[in-house]
Amino acid sequence: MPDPQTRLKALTDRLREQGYRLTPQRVAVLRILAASKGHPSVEQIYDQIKVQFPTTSLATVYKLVALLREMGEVLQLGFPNASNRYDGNNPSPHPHLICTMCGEIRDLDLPALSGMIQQASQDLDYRGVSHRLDFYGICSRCQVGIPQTSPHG
Amino acid sequence: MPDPQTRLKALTDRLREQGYRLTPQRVAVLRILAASKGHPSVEQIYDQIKVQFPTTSLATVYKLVALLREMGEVLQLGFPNASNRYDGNNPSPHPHLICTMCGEIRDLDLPALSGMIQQASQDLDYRGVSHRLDFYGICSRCQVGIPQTSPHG
DNA sequence: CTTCATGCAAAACATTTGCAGCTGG
DNA sequence: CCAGCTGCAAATGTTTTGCATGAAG
Repeated sequence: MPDPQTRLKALTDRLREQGYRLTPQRVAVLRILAASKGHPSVEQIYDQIKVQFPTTSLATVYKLVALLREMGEVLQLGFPNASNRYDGNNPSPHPHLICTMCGEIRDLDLPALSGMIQQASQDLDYRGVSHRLDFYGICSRCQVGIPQTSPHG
Repeated sequence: MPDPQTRLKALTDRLREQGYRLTPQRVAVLRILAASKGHPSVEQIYDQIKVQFPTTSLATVYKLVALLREMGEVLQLGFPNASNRYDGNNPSPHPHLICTMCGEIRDLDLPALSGMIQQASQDLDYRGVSHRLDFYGICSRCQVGIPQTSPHG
């Protein structure tokens, strides 16, 4: 995981290079994406931004994360009955560990497994192969009954 | 993949055992789930059923697949910007290969990979660990430009 | 200045729910 | 019979879109 300042600079530079404008709202979103170790939803980003820029709208945040995803700068994790979550630090597919009680999403480092998945991707006769691997379960905090902050169906 | 007749009997027996009623609509849904090699959506099941039972409603199909999922008899594959897809033949998690052009979903048999995923699941300090592994790409038919039947964002 | 971004509200879409009436066992 | 199922319509929740206003470069 890169240093938040470095990552923020990379993101702003990338937008400028491509001719996109750097509004205060956009910088605020980028700052949150670069700094967050977790995988925030648009709603969570929006809630953080409202502190500094109370008039910011949800649609603006949605539009920026969609743009960043098209540019390959964020990884979007979509879920059927919950909000999308975004990884602004590592846009390439990697395994995640998801708590079905509190909704926390952690990165998992499983080099052997990742290598095997890369191999399988190459062996397929499909073009432009990507993948997604999620583990689901109840995290240790939720097992002992510590109150949850963000429940997740 | 079991014989469709055998699977249909297993499903009807299971519902009866648990005290659920076997209406004509339900049998029609079960028949489609047991016979389909693919992974139909509720909408696709509904379209097939309307031929025999034109008054059947979408809600009824939704309610039955939800029940079957709770009973552990079907595997639900949810997608953020598309309909859920259902596997009525193999309810345990297994890798899938999804064409991003035509939306076809195929089962993948990767024993070594599955074994490694089982091991990883056990090593986690999470409880009740499950997983999901999807590969995405463009299938060989779509690569040569054969017209698609069910596009899928 | 000119183009692009913002923000509001409405639309889009899959899925769920409430409820009156029907029907399987 | 009557608990549980059906089907309609309305509600839900997230994401997208249209458009007039505003600001970046």
